[in-house]
Amino acid sequence: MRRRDDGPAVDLGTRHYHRAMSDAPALHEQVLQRRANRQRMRALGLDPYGQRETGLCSLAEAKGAYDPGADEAYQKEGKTPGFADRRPERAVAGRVMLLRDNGKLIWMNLRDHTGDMQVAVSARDCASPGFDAAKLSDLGDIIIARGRLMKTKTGEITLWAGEIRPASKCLAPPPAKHEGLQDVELRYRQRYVDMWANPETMDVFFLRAKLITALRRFLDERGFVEVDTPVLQTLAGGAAARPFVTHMNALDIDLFMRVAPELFLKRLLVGGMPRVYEVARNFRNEGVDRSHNPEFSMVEVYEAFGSYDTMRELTESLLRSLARVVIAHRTGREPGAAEPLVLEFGGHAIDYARPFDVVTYGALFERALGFGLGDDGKVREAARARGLKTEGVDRLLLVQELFDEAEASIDPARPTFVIDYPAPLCPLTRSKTSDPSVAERFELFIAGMELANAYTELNDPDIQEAKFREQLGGIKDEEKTFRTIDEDFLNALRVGMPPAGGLGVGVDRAIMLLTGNSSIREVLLFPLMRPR
RNA sequence: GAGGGCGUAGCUCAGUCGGUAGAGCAGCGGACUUUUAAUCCGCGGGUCCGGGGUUCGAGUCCCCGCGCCCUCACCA
Repeated sequence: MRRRDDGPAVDLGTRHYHRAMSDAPALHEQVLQRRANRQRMRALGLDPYGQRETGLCSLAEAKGAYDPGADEAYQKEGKTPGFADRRPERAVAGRVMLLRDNGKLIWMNLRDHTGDMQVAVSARDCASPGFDAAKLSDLGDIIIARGRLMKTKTGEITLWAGEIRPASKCLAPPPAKHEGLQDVELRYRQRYVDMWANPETMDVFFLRAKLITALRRFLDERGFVEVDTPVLQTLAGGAAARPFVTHMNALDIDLFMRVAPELFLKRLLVGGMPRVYEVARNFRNEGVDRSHNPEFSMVEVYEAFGSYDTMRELTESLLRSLARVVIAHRTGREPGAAEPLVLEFGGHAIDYARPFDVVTYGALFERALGFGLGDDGKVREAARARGLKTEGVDRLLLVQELFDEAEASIDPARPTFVIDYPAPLCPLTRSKTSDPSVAERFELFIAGMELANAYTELNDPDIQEAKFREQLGGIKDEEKTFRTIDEDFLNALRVGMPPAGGLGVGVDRAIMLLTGNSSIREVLLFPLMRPR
């Protein structure tokens, strides 16, 4: 039988180490040392991996429990016979971040998800074998400390340990204690190290969780029902994106992972749900960059008898309420009703309290390009000047190309709704009754990012079918494998879908904006990394 | 997909003109019961991302590859 300490090489945390493990029998000296310390703990009867504990409190709670009066009384009369020590006692657990061994008095700084706290372990006051456990602790170990709260002579709240127990050995040498883990690649690949070594990483994900909770609460309060629709689909519809394909053995069929929940959510309106939403993980088999990950989250919202106008109000209110959550998280207090809600992103101070800008597609185009999108001659001239092919190309397709410049002209610091797209560019959107050339659609741009997209949904099955077929006509052969008409969806429309507003918001992008991170990887716990 | 940058000790980083591979922290041995990035004395630690080339000699120059980051194009 193999001794536990000769066990298989676990991944101990660095690329160099990982590589060394695979072809060298000898472990790195620092790891060997940690294993040796673990063995010494066992020899003393300590379990380096701990046990269930009850009654632990967080480091922040422990610090908050400090009682100056009780501490002062102890300083004055602690040595008097019969003195009753009333300094609060707490038990905490955390990772050892700093270790100062003064011989018979050991200082350590523990860290948990609420912060750091100093613990003192004195040979005189700590029950055996706690002092030895402290002696054998390495940076990165998780330990449990129980003791009374006091202040050192320099005024730092400290837990004076009466008891120390190991809770988990850290066999991997931890990152530098002050710099933290700086290597971006390692931070993403080993998020479990990044999170405790860099508290700001932990903060982003706690804030992300709060924002998603707030998003749900916002929609719930407005009467939207959260639903779950299939991720594995026999047809990948709802967005013009390349899907991931997989295979189901039992039925011997190919399945697609969803690129959007849209077509299922609309079926629910047909079924009679008045307001639905889904926080949907979507999968798109496309490129990766700082705002795209192959799997990403979107919230899609549908409101029977709504329109793109109701969706616009909803979007603006939603972002405003999320901005409040961020500010409350940062400042520890709710911002007042009239207060600006300024969050910084990419060097821009964006005020979410101020009403968002609204501009029509046509007006924005004209403002940026200097002529109207209906001016066929000028559109073609401008397109040619930019090296685009123009012969036989529909004017509006050229307009769409030129519109990039219009988008770029939007003030990045001002959240801006671009509304009323040319109808031919949005075949699946309902046109204005008063002007069939205009589609009731908006996109929201903030800091140059497209954050939301909404429509007054098309609910005439014959028009929908005609547009589906028209769209399908112009696609490349390779796309035909996954772009087929969802006949059942058309059937649902024939059953009758109420007029509705529909909205999609990129959740990860919203989190980026609201938390001030310019890379989607910073707001995804485990972004996709190429395997090494 | 195109262009640019980066990859050196466990971590954070230096490394000049091509000439014996460095620092701080971490680690090891020792001292120390109020430290605060503890301090003091002593010691060990390298596949310079991988492969090839040029050269008497390559961490450094050239080529190929891998990974990550940035910019641009496309998808949200």
